[in-house]
Amino acid sequence: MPRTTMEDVAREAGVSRALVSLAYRNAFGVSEATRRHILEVGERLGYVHNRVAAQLATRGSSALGVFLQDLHNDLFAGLYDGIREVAEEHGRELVLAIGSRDEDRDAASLTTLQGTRVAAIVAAGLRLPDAEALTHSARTPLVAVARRIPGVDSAYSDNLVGARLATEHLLALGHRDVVFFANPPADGYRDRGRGYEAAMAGAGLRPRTVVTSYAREEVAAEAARLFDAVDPPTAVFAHNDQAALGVLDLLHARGLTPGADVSVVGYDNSSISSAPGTALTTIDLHGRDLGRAGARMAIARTSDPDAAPALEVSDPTLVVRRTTGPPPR
Amino acid sequence: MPRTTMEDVAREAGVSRALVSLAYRNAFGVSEATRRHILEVGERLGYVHNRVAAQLATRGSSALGVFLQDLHNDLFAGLYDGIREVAEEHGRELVLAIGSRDEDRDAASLTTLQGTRVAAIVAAGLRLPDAEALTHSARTPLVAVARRIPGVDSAYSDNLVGARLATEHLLALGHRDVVFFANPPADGYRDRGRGYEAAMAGAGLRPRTVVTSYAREEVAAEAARLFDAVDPPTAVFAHNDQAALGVLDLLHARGLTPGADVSVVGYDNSSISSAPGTALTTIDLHGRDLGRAGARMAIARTSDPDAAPALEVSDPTLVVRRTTGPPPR
DNA sequence: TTGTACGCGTTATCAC
DNA sequence: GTGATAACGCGTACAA
Repeated sequence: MPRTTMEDVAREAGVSRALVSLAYRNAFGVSEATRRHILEVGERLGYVHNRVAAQLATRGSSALGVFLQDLHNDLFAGLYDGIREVAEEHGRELVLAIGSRDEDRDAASLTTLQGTRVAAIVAAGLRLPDAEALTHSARTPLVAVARRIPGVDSAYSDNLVGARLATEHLLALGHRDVVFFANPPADGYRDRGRGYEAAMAGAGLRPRTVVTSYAREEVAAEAARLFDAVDPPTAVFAHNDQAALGVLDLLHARGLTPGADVSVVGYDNSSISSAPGTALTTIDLHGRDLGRAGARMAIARTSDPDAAPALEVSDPTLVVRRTTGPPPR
Repeated sequence: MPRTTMEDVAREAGVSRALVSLAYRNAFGVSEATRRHILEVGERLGYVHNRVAAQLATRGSSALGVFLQDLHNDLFAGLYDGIREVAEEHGRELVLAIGSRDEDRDAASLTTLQGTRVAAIVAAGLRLPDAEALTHSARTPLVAVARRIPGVDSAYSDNLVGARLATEHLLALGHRDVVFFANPPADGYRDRGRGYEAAMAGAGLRPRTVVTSYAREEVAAEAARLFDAVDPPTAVFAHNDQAALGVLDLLHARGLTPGADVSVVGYDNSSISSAPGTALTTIDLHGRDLGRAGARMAIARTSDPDAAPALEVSDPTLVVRRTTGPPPR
């Protein structure tokens, strides 16, 4: 049984297909009575406006593609909120793609979005190398959110500043041995490490970096190795809250109290970090605002494809909770 | 500057459009050399396969639509993981729609998905009334995940069992005054309240229900009213972890210790609940498995549209952590 | 491998 | 101003 088509509605309503089309889009040139009649017939026949055909006819849509790295990370929910708000304000539809564990598939996600002929793509947390991202942006306008990609519109938070804020907070408390739990090295995500190193160097201290993954369990395992070694640090700065949680897991398993025995700082100010029992000191990068900025840039780009790449940088802020305190003596 | 089309690639490669089409779909009937040549030309011209046109030509795709109620709730990330796994195993694309604050828009999300002519929709956490959901399922096959909708394929966890488990856990610890923080009343989400009431009645106790929202802050405000009243309870069972977190927020603000002064049980076993400092006792409904089941049902439905509505029920399990303990004496 | 008739709306161009 | 006609967008499928 074939689907109900616009032709069916037109025939049943005794009008032309063109008129049905206009009626369904609230366009001018249809008398109110006819419009109501057409929609009523459509409803009765169970017709659903076919966006696929519509898009083909209009050669691409005004919709925005959205890429989100990871649904398990609350940060991306905040970014999405911001993107959606702006999209709604401008009457833009959203088409989503979610990243996978393995980052190779980020490229496939972008290609899929491009295949749906969205007007532009807002990508939050893309792990693709700069060069590849640039290639993609040549086909469909791309806006990098929460990351800076040279030559591509970017709305990001200054990670150098944030990492510095976190590290200096620990140093001000009196810590001397602060270890940084870094994300896997990738284009666009090195500034947190740099900010940390700069802050440590500024205090005349030797930086110590442990490279981990994004998975809480693996971070905990890495932390176990660190704290079972001969020279455990008194403080840890983790590249994001998820990782910080892995560190907290380990501390708890060892019977160590965060904020007293060991200080921990995260990054992102995701909702976990504000749970009263966790009370993780962290860096807030104001995800919703970043999302809004990214969406705005994407929309601007669709009306001016040839403008120079735009940049919007914001400064993150330190949120002090209870996982940081002076080192034990 | 018009986009590169398949025709352009065909002309440049010196072959027919049909052959280009075959080459891009890895179909049979194209010599390896030709295929490579075609793809190479396409790459050079910056051609991206147009899924919109492709879908129209094939009258709808085999893609699955996915509706997720709320990205801020970790549960839906787990459900999505399960859905994606199965979709990948079957080579199905996924098209996403995310719910809004106001539930009226759930219907709009479904209509949008139907407009993209997906083969079926897997809806996790739909807040639509049963009747409306049924109407939608008549147009495009619908699978309800984490909720039972009569007459619609449903993969759900037995909330009666879960709520009973939670309440009886508290009763076994010796609590007599257990308050239930209920979600706003809606079709498909009443069983947790029923399970709670059944367990209370079974122990000869009077149930007390407070209706709240899904927002952590509002729950905290509601909890404040409850604990500032003359007869605060010794235990709270919240309809989900987010709400439980709101209760924990309030307890912390009042200087009360969860598990000692007041016991709290959540629902969902989302990742917040397992943070070491939070250690929320909760009910695990095994989201990933539910997602897998839902996706499987959706795929089965596409090959047998007229089979009777399928049902898959699973039993949730209690996860005891540290927010529950005997009542203070 | 190719020619070509679809699929299903949209958008001029016209007629009343 | 209302409504109809027909060409068009871009792949896919099937016969040749």
